[in-house]
Amino acid sequence: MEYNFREIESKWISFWKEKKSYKVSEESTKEKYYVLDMFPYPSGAGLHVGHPLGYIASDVIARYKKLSGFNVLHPMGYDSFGLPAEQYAIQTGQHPAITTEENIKRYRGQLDQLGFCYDWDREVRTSSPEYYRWTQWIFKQLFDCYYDKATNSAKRISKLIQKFEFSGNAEVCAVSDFEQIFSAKDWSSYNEKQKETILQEYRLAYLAESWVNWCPELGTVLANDEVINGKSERGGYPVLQKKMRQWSMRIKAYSERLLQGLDSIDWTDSLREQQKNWIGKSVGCSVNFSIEGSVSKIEVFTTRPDTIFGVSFMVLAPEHPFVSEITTKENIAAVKDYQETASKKSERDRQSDVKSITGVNTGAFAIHPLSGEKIEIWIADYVLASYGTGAVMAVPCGDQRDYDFAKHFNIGIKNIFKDIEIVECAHTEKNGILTASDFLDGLNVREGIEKAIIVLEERGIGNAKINYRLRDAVFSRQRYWGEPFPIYYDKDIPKAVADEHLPIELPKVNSYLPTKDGEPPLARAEKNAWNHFEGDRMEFNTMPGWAGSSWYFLRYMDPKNANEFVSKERSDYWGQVDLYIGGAEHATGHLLYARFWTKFLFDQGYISFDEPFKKLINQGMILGKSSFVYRLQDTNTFVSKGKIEGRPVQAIHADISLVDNNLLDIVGFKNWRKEYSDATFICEDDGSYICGDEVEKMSKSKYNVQTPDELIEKYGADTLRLYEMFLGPIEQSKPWDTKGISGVHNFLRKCWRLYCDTEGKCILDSTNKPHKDALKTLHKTIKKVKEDLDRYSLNTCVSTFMIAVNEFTEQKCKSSEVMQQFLLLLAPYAPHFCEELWEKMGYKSGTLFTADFPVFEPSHLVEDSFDYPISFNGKMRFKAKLSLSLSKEEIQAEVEGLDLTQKWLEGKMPKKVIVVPGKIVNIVI
RNA sequence: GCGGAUGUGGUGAAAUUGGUAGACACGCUAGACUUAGGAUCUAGUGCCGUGAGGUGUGUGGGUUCGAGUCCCUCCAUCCGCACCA
Repeated sequence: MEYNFREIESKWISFWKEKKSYKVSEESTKEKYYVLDMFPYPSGAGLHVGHPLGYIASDVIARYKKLSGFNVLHPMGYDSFGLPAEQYAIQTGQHPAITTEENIKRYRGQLDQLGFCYDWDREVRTSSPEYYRWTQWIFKQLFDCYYDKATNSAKRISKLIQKFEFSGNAEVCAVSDFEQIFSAKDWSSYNEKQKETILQEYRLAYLAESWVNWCPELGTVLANDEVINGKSERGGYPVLQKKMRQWSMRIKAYSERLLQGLDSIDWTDSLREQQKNWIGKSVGCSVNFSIEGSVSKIEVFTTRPDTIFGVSFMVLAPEHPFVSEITTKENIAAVKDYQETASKKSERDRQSDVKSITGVNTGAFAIHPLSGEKIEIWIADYVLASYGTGAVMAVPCGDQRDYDFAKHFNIGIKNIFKDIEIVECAHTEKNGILTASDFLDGLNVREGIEKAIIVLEERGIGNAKINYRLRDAVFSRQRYWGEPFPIYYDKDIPKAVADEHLPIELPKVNSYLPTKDGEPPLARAEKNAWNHFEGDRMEFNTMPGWAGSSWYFLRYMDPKNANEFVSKERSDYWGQVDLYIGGAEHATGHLLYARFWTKFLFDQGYISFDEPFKKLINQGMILGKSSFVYRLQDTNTFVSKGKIEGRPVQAIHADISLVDNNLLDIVGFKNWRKEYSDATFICEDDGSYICGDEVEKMSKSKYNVQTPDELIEKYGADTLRLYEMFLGPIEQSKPWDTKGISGVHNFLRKCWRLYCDTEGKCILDSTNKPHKDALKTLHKTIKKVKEDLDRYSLNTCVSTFMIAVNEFTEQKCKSSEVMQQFLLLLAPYAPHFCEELWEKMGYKSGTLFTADFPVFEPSHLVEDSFDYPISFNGKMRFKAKLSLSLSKEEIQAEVEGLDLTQKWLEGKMPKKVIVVPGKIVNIVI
């Protein structure tokens, strides 16, 4: 019997399911290991071949760790709240829960086929009330906490209230944008609403009027990481800036810790850099400029306080609150006009138009805090309201934008750099000596910055300050299919629902669209449609997609716990995720938010670690190869690639199932779509139609999606698993190409033949001692496979298996001792295949993964001679087999005595002979 | 503009600490076997050259007995950020 993968795979899949072979328990004396995949959003399209890449890799590692004696947690679930199900609901009226359930079934079916060792009893779904009950509960904790700067951790809001009651907020050291000072007496005089308004300025989850990314097409706000180049990440719709009252997360409070934490985790440089960039720390100093004829002061942030004497004007963002106050009568019209134009521009427009220099003079003057000079105050949209203080001190001699602005509007440029020309452009490098700068004269940049900050602080004009680019994350969405907030409003005061009423379940609504007044869909729910209703109304917004995914890795540890989101005992046992595998697209979204929530839960003592993912691997994307047919413009005639010859054609994606090796199945193509049924073709001379091809992202609309299903049908899951790993390094993106899959499939068949005869009977022999060559091959393989698995080089393991099978075949190895060990090496990659052979070898069914991973025994690899490469001037010329027991001198003597050596010396004397025993001999002529 | 990554045969790729470049596969060429298959087996396959040999890891340089690997220069591609003060 040949290797019958269909029978074998379905047999073992049901075996594992029935016996719950992959159930994981905390009651174990083994060391724990936690391998996690980024859980998928169950889309209607199902899995394509790119999805399993990471899942296969994590499954290989999970199984390897199991064999190596670890208690392995390897769970899977679904990030099941999301837009597509909701949009489908809007179109069809079908509840998104139904769509989601159907999609999950499909995903589960596909995942099951691949033979993963997930403990499905631990499955989580972010959209199930049992799960989002705890998402709501964590939200409540965030709502009930503020960030204490003194202890650098989150503290209960009740502590803050105590402080307010005792001594007001002057002494309070908390992260907040609230700048007014009140006393204990003031506090007690405030009514409930006033108090809550102040508290909102401190809570880690808070309501605020803020500038948000509003996407009219999607009818919702988006977080910064959900906006790519001014367009929505999903759908690519335009995004505008709008001021709205929204829930936000005070993630800014954690900026420094999110930055510092990056040093303690094993992530790629590129990912860490991306997060560093996103957090965007810059060290500098804030400086206050007074305004002529006003008590207000404009605060600016600068990283270059040393250049303060080079300031020749100031620029405010058009949205800066002082603008209307300070603008002089003559300038009001122009300023208003400019503000209006700026507000209409979307962020995208502002970005794409970097080159043109625009701005308007307000007519007001600031006073230079050190020199006392009068400085013009301008507004311009190159200054962003949302970064720093929304105002800059312009130093044209040291900053290119300021320089261009000054040139354009004829504002004076003051040079403060000694012996440096600034006729053509600004001096932006951080070097040079300061001049015309009073007490800073003669200092270099570093000294200048230091001295400037000291003096500014002494004179009460400024302070050393650190600025972060990271902004608080908008946390509400005007959508239906997300977690409802555990919040109700009582006379417009937001209040948290008591724990015993959680979860607040999604109420039934008659439509999933916003209301006529633009309220979110939840506003449609009748009072009694809510499972809990309190106050005047419930919160109508829902939480964003990243809410549920910010803590799901904790729930896997204790998925059925009805009393806690995770018990301390369980989270202490499993701890950090040891290995997390997923795509790089989450760099500034999910991965940052999950770190934030983890740090918060750590602060509150619910868990004992403050970084969730110890080691992270980004699997590369598997790209698809698309095929194109070329339609003559405005006709229904298609031209073969070789016959285009400069004719005007339109490239159209053709379904890749209709194309084999760029050859189009013309009949199939005509039947594919109605509009092509009467198409005509201009073919190559041999009558064939040749398509063009291009490597692109796999997508339904490009008709280039390869599903794993057909490959599993053709070759089996074990082949697919091996092949996806064999393709190349896990982190690398690569085009999908099925050409090579037969090689891997043949490998399994060849391997099968080592164990079984054509009847399917085991042909191995346990009576004779294994031959030393077989042992050598085995231990070489053990060593290499273990080393490669330990460094996640999963592709090279497959090569190693192939080499081993080739060698065993050549040796006609029949030793059951050797082949049993080899089976254990291969098992993480091809579990069904190996379980079957394990059983055939006579071991108890399904016990393969309870065995121990083979141990490398160096004695089998000991050699007494080595085939030395003999090189001349570094070029390898020939080889010579020499005993490894020889000393350097003896080797040199042996080599020099060889005929071939004399030949290559061409009669010359060697200048030098380098001998590295066991490695190489190099003769320098 | 800033930051990160990557450049090796016709293709996917190996080469972990500087020590035989191209393992392992795909593809291709030739052959064997055969009631013909997407099967198996044998040999070959970086490039140039009939050959000895020469040459070769994006470019140019350097360090070294020896460089794909280390250092400098430039180029290309991909990804992220970007009027960030």
